[in-house]
Amino acid sequence: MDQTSSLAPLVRRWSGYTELSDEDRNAIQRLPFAERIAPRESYLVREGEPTTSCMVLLKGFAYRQKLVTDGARQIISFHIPGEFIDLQNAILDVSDHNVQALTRTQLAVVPKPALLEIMAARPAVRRAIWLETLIDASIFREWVVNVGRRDARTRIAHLLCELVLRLRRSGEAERSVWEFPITQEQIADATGLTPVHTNRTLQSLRRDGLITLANGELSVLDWEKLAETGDFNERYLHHS
Amino acid sequence: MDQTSSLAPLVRRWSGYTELSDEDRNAIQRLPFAERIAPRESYLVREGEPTTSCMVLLKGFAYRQKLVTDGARQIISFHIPGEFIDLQNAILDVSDHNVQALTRTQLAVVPKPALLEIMAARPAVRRAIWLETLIDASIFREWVVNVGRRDARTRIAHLLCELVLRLRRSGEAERSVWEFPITQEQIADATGLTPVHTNRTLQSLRRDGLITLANGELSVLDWEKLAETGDFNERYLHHS
DNA sequence: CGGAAAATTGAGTACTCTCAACCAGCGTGG
DNA sequence: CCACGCTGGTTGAGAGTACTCAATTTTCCG
Repeated sequence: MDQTSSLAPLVRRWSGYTELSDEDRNAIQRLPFAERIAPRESYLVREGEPTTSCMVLLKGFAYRQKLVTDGARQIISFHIPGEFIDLQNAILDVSDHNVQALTRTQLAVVPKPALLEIMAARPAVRRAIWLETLIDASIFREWVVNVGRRDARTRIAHLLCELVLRLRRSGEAERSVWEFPITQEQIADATGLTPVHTNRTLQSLRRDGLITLANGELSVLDWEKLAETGDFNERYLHHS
Repeated sequence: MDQTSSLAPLVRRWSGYTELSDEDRNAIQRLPFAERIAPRESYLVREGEPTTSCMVLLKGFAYRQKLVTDGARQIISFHIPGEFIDLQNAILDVSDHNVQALTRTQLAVVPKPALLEIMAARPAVRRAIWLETLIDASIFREWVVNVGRRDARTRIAHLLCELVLRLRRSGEAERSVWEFPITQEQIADATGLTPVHTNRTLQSLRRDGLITLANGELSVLDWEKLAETGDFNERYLHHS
C-alpha cells in the first residue's frame, strides 16, 4: 500500500461529527489503503459491480449518477475532498449506482474488511460512519424535493447554496470565491434540466447579481438573496 | 407500555436482511415500546422536532414528505407495515422531514435509548438496522432519478412497480390485487406532477391494459410491460 | 343519507425542451 | 507561434409536456 498521502482529511471530517478519542484517530489513520489517481470523467464505481472497497476523496471532486434507459443521466450527489464516495458499499454487496471523477482526483481505497473491523471495534468511529451515511441520505431526500417540486431557477440556486455551504464547512469558511469545476451540463444533470435551460437560468442568476460563475470559479455575491431564491434551509445538512 | 401487539413484523422483516440468532430475535421482541393509533393524514413526525423515539409501522401505510416555501408538497417515500418510518432519527438529533399517516395506522413507538442499546449490544441487529437505512437511502437515490429524468408515464409506472414489489416481498408474494389506499394527489406529490396530469397518465396506463386502479385497489395486469414502461430495475431495492 | 374528498374532464397557458447554429477558451501539434 | 479541434458555453426559434383554472361526477366516510 502506497502511503505517501494520509487519511488526515477523513479524521478532520469525522471529528466534526462526533467526539473521537486519540485512539480513535490513530485507528483511523492506521486504516490500510491504496492510493489511486483517477483522470477526469473516469468511472470510480460502476452500478452492478460487486463491492470490495470504499474510497475516500483526498483531492478533487466526484459525483454519483445513474443512467436511465433512454441514455439520460441523473447526477445524485457531488463530493468534495474528505468525503467517502461510496461508504454504503461497506455493507451492501452490489453497487446500485455509478460514481465518476469530476476532476482529476486522488483517492484512498480502503478495503471493506478493514472498515468493518474498525466499525466493530470502535463505537465512536461507527457513530461517525453512521452519521456520514445518514446525512448523505438526508441530502438525497432534499434532492428529491429539489427536482420534484421546485422550478429551474430555484433548483439551481438551491444546489449552489448546498455546495457552497459544504465547501465552506470543509475548508476556509471565510472564502467568497470558490474553485467550481462543475460544468453546466453537470448542473443540468443534477437538477433534472437541460443544458440549454441551465445556461439561461444561470444567466438570470448572474443578471440579478446573485452569483458570478465563469472559468471554473463561483462567487456568491448575495448569500441572503441566493438562499431565498433557492428556498434553502440548511437543516437537512445536519451541521450541528 | 401497552403491549397488546408485538414487534413480530419487525423480526420478520429484519430476518430477511441478515441472519438473526434466537437471542437476537428475543432481544428485538423485548424492545420496550408504546402502542399508538394515528388517524389518517395525521402527522407522526414533524420537521424541526427533536427526536426521542422511532416508530415501527404495525398496520396501515405512511409517507414521508417535505414542504417547499410556496406550499407544494413532495412525498419522499411510502412505508408499509413492518418498516420503521424514521429509523435515522435514532442517530440524528432533529428531524429533517415530516412523516404522515396515509391510512389509519397502528404504530410501535420505541424509545431511542433502547434502540441505541440493542445496536451497541447485538452486531447482527446493528447490521439489520444498517441495511434498512442504507436501502432507504438507495430508494431515495432512485427517486431522485425518477423525478429528475423520467417523463410522467414512466415515473408513475416506476412508482407502482416499486410499491408492488415491496408489498409482494413483505406479504403474500402471489397476490395480484393489492389494497392501495394512495390517492392520485399523493401519487402526484410523490412523482413531482400535478393531480390532473397524474389522473390523465393513470388513465393511459389503464387504457393500455397495464393496470387496474380504482376504489383503493391496484392490480397489475401485465407486469412485464409495466416494468418496461417504468424503466424499472429492481437492483436498487437490494432484495438479496 | 349528506357533505366532503377524490376522481374526471375541458380549455387555455407556460415552463422547459429540442434542434441547430455559433462563439470562446484552451491544450496540442505542425 | 499560430492553427486546429475539442469541449463548454451561448443564442434563437419553434414545439410539447405538463401546468393552471374551473367545473362536474363519483366515491367515501361520518
